Amino acid sequence: MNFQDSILKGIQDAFTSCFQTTVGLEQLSLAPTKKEFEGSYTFVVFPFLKQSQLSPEATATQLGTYLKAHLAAVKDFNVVKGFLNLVVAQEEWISLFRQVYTSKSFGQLPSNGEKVMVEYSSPNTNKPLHLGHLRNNFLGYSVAELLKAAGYEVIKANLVNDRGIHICKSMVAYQHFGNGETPTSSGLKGDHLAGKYYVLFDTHYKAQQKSLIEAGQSEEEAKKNAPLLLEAQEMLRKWEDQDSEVIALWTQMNGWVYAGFNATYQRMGVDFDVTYYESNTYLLGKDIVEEGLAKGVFFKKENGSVWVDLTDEGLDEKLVLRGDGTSVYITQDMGTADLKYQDFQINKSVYVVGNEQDYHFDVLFKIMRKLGRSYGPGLYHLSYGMVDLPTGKMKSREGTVVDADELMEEMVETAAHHTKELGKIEGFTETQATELYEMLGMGALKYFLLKVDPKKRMLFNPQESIEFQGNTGPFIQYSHARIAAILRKAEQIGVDLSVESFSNLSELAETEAALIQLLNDFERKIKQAAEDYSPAILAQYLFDLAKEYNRFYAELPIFHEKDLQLQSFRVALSLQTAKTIKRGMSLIGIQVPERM
RNA sequence: GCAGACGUAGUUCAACUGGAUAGAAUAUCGGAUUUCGGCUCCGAGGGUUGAGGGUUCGAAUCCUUCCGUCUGUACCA
Repeated sequence: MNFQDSILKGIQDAFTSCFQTTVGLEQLSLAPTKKEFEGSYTFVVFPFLKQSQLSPEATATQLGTYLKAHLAAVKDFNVVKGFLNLVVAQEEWISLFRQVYTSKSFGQLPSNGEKVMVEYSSPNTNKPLHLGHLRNNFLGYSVAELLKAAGYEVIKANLVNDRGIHICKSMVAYQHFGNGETPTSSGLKGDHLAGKYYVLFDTHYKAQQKSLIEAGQSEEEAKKNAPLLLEAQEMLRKWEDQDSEVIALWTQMNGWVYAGFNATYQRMGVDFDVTYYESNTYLLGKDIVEEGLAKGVFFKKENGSVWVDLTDEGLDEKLVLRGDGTSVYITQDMGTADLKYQDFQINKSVYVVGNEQDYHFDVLFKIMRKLGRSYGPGLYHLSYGMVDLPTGKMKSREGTVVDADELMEEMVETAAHHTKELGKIEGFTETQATELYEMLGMGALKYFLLKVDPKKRMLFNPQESIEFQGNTGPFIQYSHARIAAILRKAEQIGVDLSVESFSNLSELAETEAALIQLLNDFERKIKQAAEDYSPAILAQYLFDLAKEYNRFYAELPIFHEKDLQLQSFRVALSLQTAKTIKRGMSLIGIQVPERM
């Protein structure tokens, strides 16, 4: 049982003893005490006045008296209105630290026997990744790592959107304007090359529309009749008929794009256990339509199209199969959901997809539940907000997107520039230096995107994101490097780091106790972050931890401390902090350096 | 039109899911190093939580009416 739970158990006993009532443990919770009051944990008694039949003050006082008398951990208490502040005994902090310090599995919760799939990234193969994808990928990767740490078995999945009219657009443009260009001949990364032709398609398509309008067509007609669009549609038909020429071009261009994506993924530091391709899955789901019709979940309209009625759930009627028998987006998604289950027998499935698709997933999940899928209740849409720029919205057509590759390169360059200026890495080989810049630049970027609650829309300010001070990745990385320096020195002069070396310790400075309280909180935060699918919770925690450590560092001497027991303890505390930072940062996909 | 999300110091974000005097960071101003890494630490100012009403011991959080921003509402994906 962890520390907070044992206090809560004590409170439960106190209720029984003082007021002859039982309250469920799940109703009880502790909050960290605010700085301006004495104590470490606070219990709010207001909700329990009915049970006690007393004033808030009297209730809190009775509970506090009981706890002080019966719990070794509670040394003292004070009552402010309905707030019961508990002061934890110093020995308790120390023994708590011993537990944390000697735990082999700290930062990894025991298996809970559940299997979850996290689908993220899901790119289109017609253009390179941009800033929005970065948020998606970092989020997905981190949520997967958090779930692992919380005891889940996790499968990371990528569903590549590699077919459809938008892919054909790049292909058509390439046929017309490509002149046989390849990534090698152009020096462009494959995904950027495909993206170039996607843009070219759009420009020429617009020009064609314009001339059609001038020739007397309405805007709507022009959009439908532009020759380039007709060609793209024709190409899609040929693709579905397995036309060898079209398939060959598709294979070639996709190959370039995958090579490009792989390079980007590698730099982002994300990976996948399984990759699904829509070119393989786009026909799935039709059998589910049959099943739904048989079960009476779906119904057929006169023209043969199949629908689901979700009006009783507060939504509309929704199409699941076209009149001509072809699939729509959701048909495929139903099929893919089943496929994932067949492949892995998952009981939870997380979709990391932007919030513009809230409605789509609402519909999809309701359908799968109506169909009685065992995994239905475990479906979850991790809906994240868009990333805005100070200049406004990103629009790919207007060229205001921030390209992922360029942004990463810029971040790393800035990190390099910054680090060279500080001149603290003499003795680094070229390779080491490059690795460090990569770590810092990517750390800054990831932290900037992950520190915000995923559900919220956020603003990306390029200048601020490259800052290295304040609530930033490099600030935390620096704290780690600083501790690493201490540990190197400790090893050099042979400081004893065993738990026994500080076994007679009895007094702590305030900042030491605060640091222990934070360290002890690590696993609770992992659990909370995993349950909420929010790396931001862990990011905030790590920032607080780094800050608290820096305060400790500024206030107390380590190697100048004459009491060897205290010295050992402080180095041990540093070591544990470094481990926690390293492990925590890895859960949000960020590496930490030994020197910087 | 309908549905949903959001609106918090100058700015970017928090607020443990209804708890104390709404906290951090940044920017601004002022301080700290005979030291183990100054990318550090300490302090100050900065708020009618978009506006009004309601619910209760207690509201940024729940309900309601406005105002504003965004997204969705395709036999597109």
